[in-house]
Order: sequence, then C-alpha cells, then structure tokens
Amino acid sequence: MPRAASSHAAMVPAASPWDGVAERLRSNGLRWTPQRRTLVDVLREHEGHVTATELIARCRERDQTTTPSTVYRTLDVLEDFGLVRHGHGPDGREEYHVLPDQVHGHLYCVACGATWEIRPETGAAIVDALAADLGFDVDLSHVTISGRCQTCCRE
Amino acid sequence: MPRAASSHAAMVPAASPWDGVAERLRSNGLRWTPQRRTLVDVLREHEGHVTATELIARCRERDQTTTPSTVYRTLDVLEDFGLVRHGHGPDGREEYHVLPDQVHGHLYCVACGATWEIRPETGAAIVDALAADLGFDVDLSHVTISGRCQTCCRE
DNA sequence: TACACTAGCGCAACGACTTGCAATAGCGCT
DNA sequence: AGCGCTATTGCAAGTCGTTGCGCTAGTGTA
Ligand SMILES: [Mn+2]
Ligand SMILES: [Mn+2]
Ligand SMILES: [Zn+2]
Ligand SMILES: [Zn+2]
Repeated sequence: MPRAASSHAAMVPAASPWDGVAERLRSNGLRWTPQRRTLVDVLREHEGHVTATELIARCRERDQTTTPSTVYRTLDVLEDFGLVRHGHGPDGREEYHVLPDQVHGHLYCVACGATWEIRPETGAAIVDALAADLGFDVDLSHVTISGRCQTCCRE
Repeated sequence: MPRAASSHAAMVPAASPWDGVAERLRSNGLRWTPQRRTLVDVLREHEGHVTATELIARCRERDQTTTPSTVYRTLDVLEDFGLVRHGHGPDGREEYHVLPDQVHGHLYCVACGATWEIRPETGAAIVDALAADLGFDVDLSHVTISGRCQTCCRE
C-alpha cells in the first residue's frame, strides 16, 4: 500500500539537495549525528550568504550545547560535498554561500561597506584573463575583491 | 664646510623612501618612536612580501620588548603613507608588500601552495572588467585569487 | 539485538588580529 | 631647558578560527 502523502503530488515539497545528505554521508563512511542535523536544519532555511559566526548562533538557538569547532568541521564536510562554499570578507572573515547555484565571487566597497556578487560574465572575464596569464584555474567562489563602488567613487 | 661624505658622491647611498619617514610622520602630527624606528629598520631590509607575524618576530630580534599590537598599529600608519600595502592569503592571514613598486594582486595555488604576482596586464584586465560591470574601482593590492596552477591542473 | 571499529564530539590551548584604557613619552612652543 | 598637549604604548580581554586528544556514540555486520 502506497504512503498517504505520495498520492497527493501537490503536497510533496520540491526535492531539496539537503534531503539526501544523511545517506550521502553514510555511503561515504561518514556519520549522521544530531549536531550535523542541527546545522543542516539551519542551512535549510538560509538561501544565500551567511557568516560562520551567524550559523553558530543559529545552531545554538536550536541546541544550546552547540560547539564552534564542531560546526566548523561540519561546514568543511558539507563544502566537500559542494553543499556550501566559503569565501573571505575583506577582513578575512569567513562567509558561506548556501547551495550556490553558480559559483561567483564578491565585491566589497571599503567606503560604504556594501557588497555585490560578481556577475557571471565579469567572473568569466577574470577566469579567462588568468587562464591566459599562467594557465591558472581560478576558484571564483573564493574570490573577494575590494575597492570603491561607483557611488563612493563620486564622493 | 661641507660634510666629509657629501664630497664623495659614489659613497652616498641611493635615496630610500624610508629616509624621510620620521619627518613625514612629524609633519602630520604623528610621532617618531623607538618602536616605529625598530619596525622601519626591519622593513628597510625587506624587499617584497612578508607576513605580519614574521615582521613581529624580526622586530623582537632587535627589541625583545616588541608588542604585537604596536606593530600592527604602526603597519596601519605606514600603509596610510603608502610605504607598505597588505593583502590576505587564502587563509585570510595578512601579508605585507614592502614599498610596492606597482600595485599588484596575488595568485595562490591551493594544491601546491605556490604563489605568484598577477602581471600588470592581467591586473588591468580585472580592473577593467569590474569598472565596466558596476563602475567598481578595484583595489588590486588587496586582491588574492586562489585556484590551481597550470602544473597542478595537469595532476 | 549485541559488538567492534572508528568517525565525530567537547574541551582546552593556541594563533592571528583587534580594541579599550590608563600611563607614558614625543613634540612644538616659549 | 621646561611645559603641556595628546599621540602612542603595553596590557588585558575579546573575536574568529584551528588543532590535538581522550571519550562517546553512529554504523555495518553477525
Ligand atoms: Mn585587509
Ligand atoms: Mn578560505
Ligand atoms: Zn561604496
Ligand atoms: Zn600548484
């Protein structure tokens, strides 16, 4: 007998890359722990960018015993699976992209503090320039460029 | 009567940008302290790149009482004068360029750990691409791009 | 369900900065 | 040479990560 939910297609939530994490970990000899579940639950509801510090805080909301080192280590594992990707702000602080649809770099204005994603074409231009230069294969996701935005350039 | 040394042009060392630091600081209402002198003496004999940690160690060789916070603060003021420029390695750690002849970014291979300076033309390509993108004015000196070098790409 | 194997956890210590604050000491001025 | 103003210093404490270690607890297997 089919499960009740499966007969109502409209109620089935869109498949999320997070759905298979537990199995994916286990099939690689890794483990699915309560601590990892907590972090994944937090990541589930975060589309876009988050700092590691903020993730730790969110985890602690759900599980007061959350430890930073465990979160950092789990983020490393998830990054190996491509589920998150990190970069560094101009101060060197870590910033995570959750479920990056497409790899992209960042722009920071040192004057006003605003940030933007580097557009795909622009990112490609950078990648191409460096491929031509030394045959270097750029990891765009880890690129953070600082400078002044158009608005701040005009004072 | 002229000083003895000034009559022997061959013995006069080439003017160094460091020679005027003391006056430059004072004329800006800042001070020339023993601690700053120590750091400048260290920087004098360092052409190229150095980490802040290494600079602190070198200072401590000359003055055992050197304090990290003082060194960091002095590096900040020297950077304001354009005498050093810092960037961040892939791990976010600071790296200083002493007397940067021309502003340039860096390339790090995450596989073999090697590093290169981005060539001027390539740097210009990056600057241009972002100027076109959002009218963003890139600070090339603070750019660190990681990825895989040609050698490591071929495994 | 019981077991053994080992991945992952919490903790404590460390590294690289940063910041607030009270005491010190350059500097310009007389 | 002496003064006073305030830029700097040293220190302590804090933040963001990273790492080594002994103990715990997921997992696959029987
Ligand atoms: Mn910086
Ligand atoms: Mn990184
Ligand atoms: Zn701006
Ligand atoms: Zn390499």
